[in-house]
Amino acid sequence: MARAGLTTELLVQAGAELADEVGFEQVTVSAVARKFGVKVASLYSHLKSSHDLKTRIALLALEEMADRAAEALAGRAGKDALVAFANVYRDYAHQHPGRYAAARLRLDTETAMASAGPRHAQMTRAILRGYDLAEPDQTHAVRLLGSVFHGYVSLELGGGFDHSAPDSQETWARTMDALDSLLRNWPGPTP
Amino acid sequence: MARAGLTTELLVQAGAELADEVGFEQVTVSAVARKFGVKVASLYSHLKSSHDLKTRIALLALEEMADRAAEALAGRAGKDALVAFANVYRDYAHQHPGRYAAARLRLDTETAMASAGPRHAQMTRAILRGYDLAEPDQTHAVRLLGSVFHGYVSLELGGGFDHSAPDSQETWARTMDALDSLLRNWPGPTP
DNA sequence: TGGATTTGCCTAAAAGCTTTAGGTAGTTGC
DNA sequence: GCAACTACCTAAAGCTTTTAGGCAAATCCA
Repeated sequence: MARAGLTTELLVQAGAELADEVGFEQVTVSAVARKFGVKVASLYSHLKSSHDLKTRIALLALEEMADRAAEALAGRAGKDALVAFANVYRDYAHQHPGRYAAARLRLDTETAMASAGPRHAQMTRAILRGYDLAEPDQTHAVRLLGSVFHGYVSLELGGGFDHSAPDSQETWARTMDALDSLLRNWPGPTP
Repeated sequence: MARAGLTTELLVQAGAELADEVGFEQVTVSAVARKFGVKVASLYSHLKSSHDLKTRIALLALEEMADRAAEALAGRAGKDALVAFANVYRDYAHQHPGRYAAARLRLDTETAMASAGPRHAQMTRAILRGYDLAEPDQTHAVRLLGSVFHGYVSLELGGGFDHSAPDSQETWARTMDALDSLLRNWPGPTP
């Protein structure tokens, strides 16, 4: 019997594709094995567990998004950078809903630190260089941006904006305007 | 053999508690049956399926949050209302992480329409009465608020703000300031 | 009150997923 | 060309979901 030539990389890649096709929840070791025409037990030489598979898909998604974000940020500043950066997340989520869901998997501290997560935070900070924010306001702003991007995309993907006017694209554009305006006029703490 | 006195209500309630204890992902029909000391198959007289159970937990969570929000909103306006409303979500998520996760379950259109979801949107609109926003900006603002609340709570619950200063409570307070300021100075569309 | 009906929980069973243990056949290296 | 290694296999146990059919407790009603 010919060998299938499995590697962890290949399995994770297939898992990511499967996630985009049928949803991250439906990604199982069994389904991936089926995709390769191979018995389930065979995958356990390359993966520690089902959770290991999911974690690796999450890490892949975080890397891919960080790479896209880095490219989008090159040569841009201010609102231009803000919008380009935000669009990376939104577009990625639309193109790869399963991977995006994977990226929301809760990672343990160690794994999270070794992931592309810190790169994302770093890039968000880079955007704020176009605005005039000192610490700790900068950190507050980083967190706010992360919240808006993730929250918006998450609600949009969940169909939250589907059945009402105006369309989501319009709100997204105006959300960018609102964030830019907010960052340019960042309020001090209320007394 | 004495009967256990199961009802759909009781099972959903137990499922919700289980979700808060061990995570929404871990809620299974089996686990709920175990909690009642009853055989799994017995639950299928009260629940259509595992998905049915999860959906009902989601609906319960949405109701509970809407009830809390309605109470918080009574007699408040402007920033006061905004902050009280936002705190309802955040507090609920902290007290009932499993239920909160359940509330993020994607519902089909029909179920969503019959859920407390529309009440949430209605209340968010009510808050905006304290600010001067005409349509379609009001809808944009409703969506933005939803995104920030959900996004922030989701990242916070995922541990995203755990390992950096300043603490999350501080950022939350400043996020409320920022939103209030933004709503009072809502920018027009960029040309 | 006692029989008939309903209904609640049961046993049984099939099918799918996860994970471990141990075997066999390709592939690699000397 | 043979030894060693590695990739994939079979087998099996334990868990979950879901359906089908059965017995007994609760309820209804004369």
